[in-house]
Amino acid sequence: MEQRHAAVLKAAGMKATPKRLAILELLEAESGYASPEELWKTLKGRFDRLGLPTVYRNLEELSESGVLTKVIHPNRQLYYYFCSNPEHHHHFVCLSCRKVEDIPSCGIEALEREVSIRNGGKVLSHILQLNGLCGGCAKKGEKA
Amino acid sequence: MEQRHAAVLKAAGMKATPKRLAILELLEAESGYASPEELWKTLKGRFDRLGLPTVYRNLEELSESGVLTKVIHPNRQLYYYFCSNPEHHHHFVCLSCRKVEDIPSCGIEALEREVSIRNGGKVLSHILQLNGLCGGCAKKGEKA
DNA sequence: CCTCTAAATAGAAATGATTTCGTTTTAAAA
DNA sequence: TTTTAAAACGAAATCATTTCTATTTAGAGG
Repeated sequence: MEQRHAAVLKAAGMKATPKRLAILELLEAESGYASPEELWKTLKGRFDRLGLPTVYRNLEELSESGVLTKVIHPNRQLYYYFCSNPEHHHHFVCLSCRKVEDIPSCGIEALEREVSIRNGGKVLSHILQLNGLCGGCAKKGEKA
Repeated sequence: MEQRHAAVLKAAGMKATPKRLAILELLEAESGYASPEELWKTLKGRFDRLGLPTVYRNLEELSESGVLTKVIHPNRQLYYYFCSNPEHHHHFVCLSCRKVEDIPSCGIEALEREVSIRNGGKVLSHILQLNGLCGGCAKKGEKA
């Protein structure tokens, strides 16, 4: 496990520091997305010193490397999710319990091509995310 | 025009105040999305007093009523766009000149239904937005 | 194993977009 | 008109996120 994460970091051109490994392990163990501060609160007990800016910085770097996924949340705060699915795909995120479920790739690539051709522009990225309540939360009557 | 916007506000259960009308007119005249502060800077000359919080509040309310569309921007600041297309659809936003173009509805509704059925959850909303450079900006070699 | 250096981290402080709050003004219903 | 609930003011607060400089460390190369 440690090995696997170290390899991921190396592949991303990042040093395999204990703090980065801890962030990855913690996020992988979570079933859902987490905020920088939550991760920091959990992890700071495991290290003599661990600054909140370090957590922010690492999450951002890991997200840029594609190791983590950023969640777009209505409250506009940062949340990250560890997703091991290497295929291009999208997510259904539960606004209540924060579980994240993969959704199969829809025809968005075709749409991108069509938009490029029709408007002469260039599509650089897309956001596709479904928000809602997962089965468990819907059953329990949770609110978003 | 004034009439039309006043009617829209009334339909949304909001008072047709001069400031709200001015916000709508300005945003409709724009070809792209704008930030609260930009709108405020433009509009404050037209009123004896116009507070930035008022602009924020109105944009948020108008967005909740569906009169305006919120743009999801990588820099995580708020931007709003006036879209008169009443059909459900999505947007291609230019990260350089801020132009917004409608994109035809893709099969996302079917995807929503599928996710609901497969996972037993409830999809409350979705985000689908293409980011990129419009034809003009791409041609000019603009960068995002 | 050491040594060295660029990368990573600490932590306090700054930032700045956005929101809150108590008061004043106003749109529009009666 | 009169009335009043909604809207706006604007100074101040909030608070997630970022910056900055000094210190520490991972890991490449000997």
